[in-house]
Amino acid sequence: MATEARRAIGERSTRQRTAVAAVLQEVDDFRSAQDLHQMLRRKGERVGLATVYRSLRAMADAGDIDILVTADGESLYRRCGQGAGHHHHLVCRGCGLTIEISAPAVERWASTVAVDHGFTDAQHTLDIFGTCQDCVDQEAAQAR
Amino acid sequence: MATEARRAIGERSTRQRTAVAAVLQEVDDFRSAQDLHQMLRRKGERVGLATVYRSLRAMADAGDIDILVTADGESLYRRCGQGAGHHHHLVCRGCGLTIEISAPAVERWASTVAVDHGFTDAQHTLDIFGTCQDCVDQEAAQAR
DNA sequence: GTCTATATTGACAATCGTTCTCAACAATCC
DNA sequence: GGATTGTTGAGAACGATTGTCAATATAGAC
Ligand SMILES: [Zn+2]
Ligand SMILES: [Zn+2]
Ligand SMILES: [Zn+2]
Ligand SMILES: [Zn+2]
Repeated sequence: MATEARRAIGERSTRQRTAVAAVLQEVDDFRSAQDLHQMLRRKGERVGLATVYRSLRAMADAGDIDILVTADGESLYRRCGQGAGHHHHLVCRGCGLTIEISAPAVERWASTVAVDHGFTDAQHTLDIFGTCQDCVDQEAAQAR
Repeated sequence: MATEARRAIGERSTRQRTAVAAVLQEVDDFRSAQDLHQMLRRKGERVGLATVYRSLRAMADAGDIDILVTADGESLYRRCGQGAGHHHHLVCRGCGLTIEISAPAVERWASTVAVDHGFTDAQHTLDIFGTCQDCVDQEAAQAR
């Protein structure tokens, strides 16, 4: 009988996973898997695209990175403040500038809404999108 | 000279668009475009898949239906309470039961967060996922 | 260090939702 | 009816993501 627990992905430390984690450290906004794969190639790191996807999924499952699904269904990844726990994002549509947001009041509200309607195991997604000051300034400069 | 404004998609009333709108009336939860296409076929309505996608997009652009993007990137569509304006959703992961939520306090909070960080044209996505009472009961019955 | 078991990798195929193409068609207006 | 032009549909194309599986690298035991 297999009493041994099934081991999760991401057990071994490899050059590829280290590289994916490293490239995530270099940026501060949400990036697609293909973006990150390109960045790795430019750095000379040879990592297969499938491995980038696998590493990202493992890191996301482990709670080390956040995933944001765009309106057209693409997944973007970001290394968020470690140990920050649950939080949300304010994201610039122009340049991708991302600000982490905590809102205990909203967390309580979401939990209450679920309970009031008899729902259990409630989770939620909440993201704010807008145009940051820098991008507004740039647009104004171009229009001149 | 073309002084006439470019007309948006959805100008003409066709059998196909009427059919797509009708099938959306028959369900109360979020459905994928392919789901709706299947429903139409079963009803004997002959509508091309591309037309289903086009109709849904037109209706969404017009604000007549809501789109919910799942974690794996699929778009789901739902006819929400007409004239209800901006709102959010509480969705059962099991059966898809959907409840529309209004939360003016959260709207104000989101707007404030954006303004405080210098963001303009702020929008947001907010959805709550859980397991409804019925689905909990069903699970309990099956485990017996 | 060597050996072994097995987790991991990568090139490529495959999948799947969605959009594009464009000739045939049909709604609207005269 | 006829002209105009938005709309349709079958299939190809697309793009992100996942599956395949033989070759490889890692961690641990010896
Ligand atoms: Zn910006
Ligand atoms: Zn939250
Ligand atoms: Zn349910
Ligand atoms: Zn809102």
